[in-house]
Amino acid sequence: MKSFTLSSDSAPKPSFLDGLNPQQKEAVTHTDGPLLIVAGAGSGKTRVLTFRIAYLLQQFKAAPQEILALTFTNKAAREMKERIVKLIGDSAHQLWMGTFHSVFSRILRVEAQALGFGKDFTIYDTSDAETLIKQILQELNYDPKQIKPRTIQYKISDAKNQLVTPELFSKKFIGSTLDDITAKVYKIYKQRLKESNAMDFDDLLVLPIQLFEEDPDILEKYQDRFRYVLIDEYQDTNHAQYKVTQLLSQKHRNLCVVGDDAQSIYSFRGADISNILNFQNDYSDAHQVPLEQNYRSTKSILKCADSIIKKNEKQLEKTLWTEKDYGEPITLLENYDERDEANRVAQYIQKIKGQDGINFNDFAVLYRTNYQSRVLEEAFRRHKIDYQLIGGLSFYQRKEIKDVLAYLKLLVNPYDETNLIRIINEPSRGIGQKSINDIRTSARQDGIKVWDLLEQVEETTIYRPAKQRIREFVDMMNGFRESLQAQASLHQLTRELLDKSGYMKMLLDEQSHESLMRRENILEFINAISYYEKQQKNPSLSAFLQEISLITDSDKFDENKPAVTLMTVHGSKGLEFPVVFVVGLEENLFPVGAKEGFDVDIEEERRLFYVAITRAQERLYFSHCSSRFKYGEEQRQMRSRFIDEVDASVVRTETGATIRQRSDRFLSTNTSNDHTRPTRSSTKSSSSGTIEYDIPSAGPSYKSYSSLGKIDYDLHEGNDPFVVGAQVVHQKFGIGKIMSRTGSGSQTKVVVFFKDRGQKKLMLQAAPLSIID
DNA sequence: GTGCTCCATTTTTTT
DNA sequence: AATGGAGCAC
Repeated sequence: MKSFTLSSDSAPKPSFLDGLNPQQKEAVTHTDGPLLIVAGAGSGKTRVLTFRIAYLLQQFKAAPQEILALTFTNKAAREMKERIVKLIGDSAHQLWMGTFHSVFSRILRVEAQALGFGKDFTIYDTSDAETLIKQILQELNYDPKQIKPRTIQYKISDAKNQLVTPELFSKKFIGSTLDDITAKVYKIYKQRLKESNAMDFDDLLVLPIQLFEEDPDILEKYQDRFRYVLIDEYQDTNHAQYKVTQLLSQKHRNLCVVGDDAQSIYSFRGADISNILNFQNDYSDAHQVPLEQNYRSTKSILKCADSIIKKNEKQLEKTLWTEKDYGEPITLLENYDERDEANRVAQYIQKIKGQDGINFNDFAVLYRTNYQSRVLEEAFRRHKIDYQLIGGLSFYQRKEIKDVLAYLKLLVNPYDETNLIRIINEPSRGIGQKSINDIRTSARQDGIKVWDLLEQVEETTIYRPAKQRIREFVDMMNGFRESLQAQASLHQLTRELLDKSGYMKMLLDEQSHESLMRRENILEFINAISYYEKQQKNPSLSAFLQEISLITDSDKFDENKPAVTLMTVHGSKGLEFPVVFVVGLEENLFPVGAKEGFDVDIEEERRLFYVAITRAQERLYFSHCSSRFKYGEEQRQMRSRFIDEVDASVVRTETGATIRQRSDRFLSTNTSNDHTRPTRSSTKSSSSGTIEYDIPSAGPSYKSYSSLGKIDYDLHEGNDPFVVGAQVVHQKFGIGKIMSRTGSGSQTKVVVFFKDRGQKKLMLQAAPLSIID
């Protein structure tokens, strides 16, 4: 229906567009046809999107429910919607806004039947999917040590995002054993998901495409429903996302994409930068609007960002500029280790907070990997700094929550085998691994679902004592399923379920700090259900479960909470803070080091660094350590090459000195140095009682502790050829490359990446290694 | 079938 | 440092 109203009091005034610069105005008012907005960092992109949608509504181009806006997080969608509500009125609540995954899961709920799924399908997160793949590999008798489920999972996910079906996969990729295995697993995996009435994250994108291609009527229905399609963060869409939006918009051709190729940082999950680079090839009549004025950062910060991104080869032409002043220079913090680093950051936060009169929520600390947050948290607690941690192990991934969820998912969908197996013996009720395996094999042989076999367990040859337990379990679940259908209160039902299943008792009996935490988490989860029930007009367990499957970490970021934000650089996309610390700027951390099956895409790492820099409004700090605990062991760290790449004119050390950079860092033997040696802030020694750098080394010139990160080179000068980067051959493992080196003298260990065997850690003294020239 | 201890492996990044 | 799996004793 096209009828909708604008509430007169909040309708846009004539001055609606006045606050926009000419480029922004153009992006807002160019309503029809394909449009590419190349929005540099901090160029007011969200504002443009918001106004653009408001403008479409105001100009009666479309009703709210005819506009589809795909954002990167649910939070972004929510906020944008609220802003539009303020401009246009309550009708804006009808807009279709959300992440790709949440919007299409909503559509799939309606159309599931056409695809042979039930409406109450379960969404498998990455760990559910991994469990299933592990299970399949086991059934196929592969050793999980040799064939890592994770590897297969990545390959399948890649295939899905490229819209490669199992059939196509087995035709296309033959020869390599890994591909052969993937082909087999992929085929079974897909069947299993369907039998379990479950979809993984990729399916939420791929299945709509399948649906639209198989059924032109359904496609047309959605083409007509979504007369205007907008996509934010277009540089991070993958092929499936590209395809599905292309299908949706090809009738009305009102596709507006916004993005910045310089900020493309998700290629590891299939994001394809060429989507944005080729937009104008795909749509020859596409209009392009660049947003180049930056409203966020000082000139120093912008200059720094620009100098970094210029090191990359391919990018769309654009130059960001700002009217702001240079502001403060960027400060480089040089630390001994990560504890030192965390303390220094904490001290700076307190100092700046007092000096500038700003709040904790004006600060963010950004890092490359989640595990770096731990030391920061400790330091912040010591310094009485409130913080909010975004990311890492999220609430919904905790074991106890996943368990409760498994029970609930099983109520909604009895065929969800992965979750059934997860909790059939949790708490233990005498149904052990043997019985479970028997049940699965037997069900597979009879060609029936596991749940259906359990329903008639008496007729099977399952281990006798287990039968009784299974019967009780099945009856219990069926009982709850009935109350669910009878519209029982959800949170109450959950409580009873946890009670009757013995799950709560199990935690109560445990009497540990751990189990107390788990119980608290579960109570918090029940509160979340209550809240959902209250707030929803017609709440359903199934909808609730689907919704929380798609909650993202950044959705819980609260900019008004008076706390310092700790998050990964990935998580910080789209956000801004007056003061930003980028920590852990070290080789093999940021940029990350190579791993088996994964080459480092250095350009992407550089874009990631670019994203980190451009989060900052006023002050920016870079930080690195010369030593860091990794794998529970102290490791030497080399300063990140990125510090050598930035425009040095805007960076100062803590003492205000200009920073020294090496342009020929990988050749240099120069040991001159104008740094002072960082001091240890604590002398906690390892259990062996040794501190590496204090031990006289066998190699020459070790003690000439020169500029940070140079140690590795000095160490390996002279007659020791086993330097980082050297090609080596091992008697058993074959050809490899030295990735890192720790310890000294007879304790020297090297991590070698072998072409055929992956990464191994070896004692240099003992390993049969020799150098290849 | 359960539960404990020892060990190996992990640490990109996320919907 | 922390988790999960394998192997072993009960």
